[in-house]
Amino acid sequence: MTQPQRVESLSHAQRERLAYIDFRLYFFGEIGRPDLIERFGVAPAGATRDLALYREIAPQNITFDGSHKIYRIGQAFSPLFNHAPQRVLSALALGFGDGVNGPNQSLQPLLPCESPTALSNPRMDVLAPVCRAIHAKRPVAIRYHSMSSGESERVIVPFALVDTGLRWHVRAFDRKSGEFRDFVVTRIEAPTLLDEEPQAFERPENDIQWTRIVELELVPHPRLEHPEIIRMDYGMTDGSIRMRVRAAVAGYMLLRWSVDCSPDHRLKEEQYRLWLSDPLALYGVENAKLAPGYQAPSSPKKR
Amino acid sequence: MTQPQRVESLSHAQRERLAYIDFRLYFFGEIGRPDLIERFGVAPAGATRDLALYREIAPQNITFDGSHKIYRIGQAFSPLFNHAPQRVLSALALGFGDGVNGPNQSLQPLLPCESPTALSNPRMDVLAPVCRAIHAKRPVAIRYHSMSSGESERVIVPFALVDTGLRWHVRAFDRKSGEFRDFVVTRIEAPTLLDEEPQAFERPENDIQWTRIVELELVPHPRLEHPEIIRMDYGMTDGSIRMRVRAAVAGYMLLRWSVDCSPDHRLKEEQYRLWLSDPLALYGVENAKLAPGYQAPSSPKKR
DNA sequence: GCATAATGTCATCAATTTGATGATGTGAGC
DNA sequence: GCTCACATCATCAAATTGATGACATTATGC
Repeated sequence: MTQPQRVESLSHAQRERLAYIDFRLYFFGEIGRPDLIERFGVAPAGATRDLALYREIAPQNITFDGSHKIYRIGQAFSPLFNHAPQRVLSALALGFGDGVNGPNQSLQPLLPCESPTALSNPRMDVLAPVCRAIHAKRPVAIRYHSMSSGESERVIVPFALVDTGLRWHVRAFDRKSGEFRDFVVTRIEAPTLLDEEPQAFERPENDIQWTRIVELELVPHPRLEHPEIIRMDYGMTDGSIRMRVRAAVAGYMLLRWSVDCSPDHRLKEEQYRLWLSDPLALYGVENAKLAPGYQAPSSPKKR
Repeated sequence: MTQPQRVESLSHAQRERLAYIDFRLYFFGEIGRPDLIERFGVAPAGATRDLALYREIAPQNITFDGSHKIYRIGQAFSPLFNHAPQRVLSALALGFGDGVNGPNQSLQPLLPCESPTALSNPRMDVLAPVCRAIHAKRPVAIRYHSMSSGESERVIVPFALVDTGLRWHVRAFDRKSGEFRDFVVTRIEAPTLLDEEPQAFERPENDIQWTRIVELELVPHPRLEHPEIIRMDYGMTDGSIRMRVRAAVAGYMLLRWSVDCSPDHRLKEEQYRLWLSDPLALYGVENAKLAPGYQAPSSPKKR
């Protein structure tokens, strides 16, 4: 039986433990019985069994260092599991464990790791009802604090979450203004689900900024002397990357990734390493006002 | 026996399944047997047992909707588990499951959710050896592509990862320049661990930009009409938030969070909603050149 | 209005997994 | 060189989980 087949035939819990062994060997180079015991709450004998099973499946991946009483990565290591980059980075920065955050399941980084500690976190008792409204496709009554109009009560019909990189928004139809808008989750209070069916025109398919997908071509910033390094950073094979994003979030993304969106690639600050090669792609994108260096064309004829 | 005690006494696997039920009720408002079967690979009868156990422990949290054959959140729901915001947001955006990303464990958002899809992901076969070097506190030989000096071979002694928000760096002592520096992970090739002990002066405690902690006081941007909304966003109780960050990463954080660091709060763009009330706190912080609006004082006496 | 199909609950028993224990082996420190 | 600490491994007991069939409930078609 080949290795992947063997792994497939194991129980879910067993696979998770083997994946953890695989992960620790790959990224830390070592794993001990206590690590398994702490992570999964198994007994010592169980940890021994798991390690023996891993060694049986992938003997070249693991060796036992008797003098330090620890298992180490083998010379010919090849990961048994597919470790998704996003998950790996999240685990390294935030620690392991979905769901159960008991006293043993710490929210600590696995390695010395500095990451932008979220300055602003939504309250779970606000986020949860909003998520339920999205899932159930129902309207929700909220109190909202708007920068322009202050505090107000309104009913919105939310359908998606948006992570702008700076904060979390909810995309929704707003019955007060009759438009689709973004609402900042931290500015919502007292959400109450309504038990009614939304109108047809309140549904996401009518949100033209949401359904419109813009294709943005990003290239290394022309001022840079070594464009090949930028190509390497972003894995560009043909000298550019194409982002396909919703018009409603394009500005957030361009700001988040520090993309110079000026037509004459005028921004000189160090963080602008990418340039939007065709700023006209943002024509009609309301959200583009956030894009660094973006200037709304003064007339549709402008070129 | 009180509820938390009951939960404590359960097995790890059982707690994880109950936490998932808790999560789905809280954030989706409903859970069905198929959801548990898909997530944990248990048999239908097992899912029934778990739901029955959850209902027994927290009857007010869950009701069965027979006509739709689904469990729904109870009127007096109160979460049994502590759902950490960072984890919740990550789960909503990236999906569930540590480690095992089999065919059933999709990397898909749990709700319609737009988040900044990482434009640049480190290669795992580069990141992994670097992590092993950090964990083992050993030097690593790399080929590096630098913006200033092009391609070179060098030996570095890494000790931490840094997520700048834009990309991932490694903080390390660089034997080539004899200084502590940041290395962009995507610009590293062919890392090879060396089996030698680093010198004393190569250790993190000698990296003064790393060990120095700067305290930054952020306040709502003075140009804004409704500072109370910003206070609400960031949970400010006394009108400001204090960030304590390493000098080596201060610039990344201030850029990432769009903090206006000009002494005269001159930046007008919409994204600048916070102002660094004492830009002098950045004195001597090399990394501060990335901070929006920051001007290095021309002399130590400048005020 | 009633039969039928589909789906879920629940009790039961079998199969599997896991925990506990003691014998044994190995390396570090005195 | 002895002892201690800690790991492996075999073994058996305990707990968990999977499979099955009887029964309940609801939507659907006739």
